[in-house]
Amino acid sequence: MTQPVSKKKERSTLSAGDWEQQALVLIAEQGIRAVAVESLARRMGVTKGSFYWHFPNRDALLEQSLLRWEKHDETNLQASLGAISDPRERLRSFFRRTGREKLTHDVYSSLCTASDHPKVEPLLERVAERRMKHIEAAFGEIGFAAEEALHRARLTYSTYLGFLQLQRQHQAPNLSSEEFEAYMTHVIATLIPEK
Amino acid sequence: MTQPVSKKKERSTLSAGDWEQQALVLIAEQGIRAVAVESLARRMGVTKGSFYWHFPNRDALLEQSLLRWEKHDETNLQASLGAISDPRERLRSFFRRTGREKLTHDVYSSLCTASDHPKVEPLLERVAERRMKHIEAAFGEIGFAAEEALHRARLTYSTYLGFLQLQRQHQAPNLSSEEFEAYMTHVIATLIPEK
DNA sequence: TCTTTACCATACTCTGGCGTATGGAATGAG
DNA sequence: CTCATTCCATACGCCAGAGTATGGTAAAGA
Repeated sequence: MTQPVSKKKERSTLSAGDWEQQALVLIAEQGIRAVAVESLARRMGVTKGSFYWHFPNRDALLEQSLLRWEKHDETNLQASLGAISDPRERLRSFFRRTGREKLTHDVYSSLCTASDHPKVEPLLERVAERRMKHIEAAFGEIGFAAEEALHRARLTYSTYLGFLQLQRQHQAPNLSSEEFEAYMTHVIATLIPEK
Repeated sequence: MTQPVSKKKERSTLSAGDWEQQALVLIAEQGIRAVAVESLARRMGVTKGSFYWHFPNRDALLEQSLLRWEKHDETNLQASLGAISDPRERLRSFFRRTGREKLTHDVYSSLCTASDHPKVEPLLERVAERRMKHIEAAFGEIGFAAEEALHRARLTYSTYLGFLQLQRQHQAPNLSSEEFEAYMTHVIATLIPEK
């Protein structure tokens, strides 16, 4: 009952990955600035001594955490959007995806708040680029010309980013509310032309 | 030639307003976190001693600076949008306005990056609320039903916020470029229905 | 001229957060 | 059993940036 129940948690020893994971949780909850070595250590139930055994410094932790998140987001994008053949449905799926994958989503929202950070800015660029490419491709498949598809992809992604911002300001309807569904329906109808 | 040439600048004495103004410039350039007492003092050509004569602490400066900016933005909105009678033209003007009033605009973009700050968050709420009301009213005048107008206003403003985010990531076309004009035309055509 | 008031300089203190140094405790290899 | 490796605790040093204490100067009244 008090022995190894879950995979490898319980009371064994910490790995670098554990630190990275908890750092991401902290980023999602309070932003990247909240990732302080000592407070994070308290959160893990240990002290700084442990941290500096796994990482040379705070920056290394951030780097690894962000890299971990980026990989996760990439495979995530492939899995949830790459499979859908109908481009219209793929775009709708992109919007709906906002609700699920809460941690990944919250981390991204927090990172947008730190677009000046030297480690974060290039990451945001890569991620946005990747996502927009997908959207642009979908609009291309629908039948829009190259430039039109580019513009429409940027507009679509801007809408998403803006929604995140409003969410941070508590001015966007809750993801699980009826108002959110109504708004989503409107957005999709406006940005994704029928037939 | 070395005497009081401009209104009251030159080499006289500093006022609280001067500090607030410079703080806003710093916010626009490097974000609110860059507003440190000593660095700001260096920028003004004086030392901390001066600052703490005008303000009780750093927070007071931020409060006054943000208040000053909010007032400026409010009158700005009234002046540039309140006068235009045609709702469609008013909306187009809102988008175009992005380019002008550089300082006000940059400050807002920087503040969006600090939506977690206790002083900034309510400010952002008020400003976004005010602006969206204008947009919503315009869509109402065009003829949309109440809920539709609300959704469309939120979508419109989200697009604006998202564009700011992309700008911060250097992924939005420059305001003075041809690509920007083309994109703007596309956005307006998509969000503001003709007739 | 003498003093007050407004404005600023200098030199501190104090706190938070990073990084270091070093000394255990546990665990597996031999 | 011994000992090396792994993981962590404790106790420091250090620096940036906020806030304080106090003294100086210039200009404006009295």
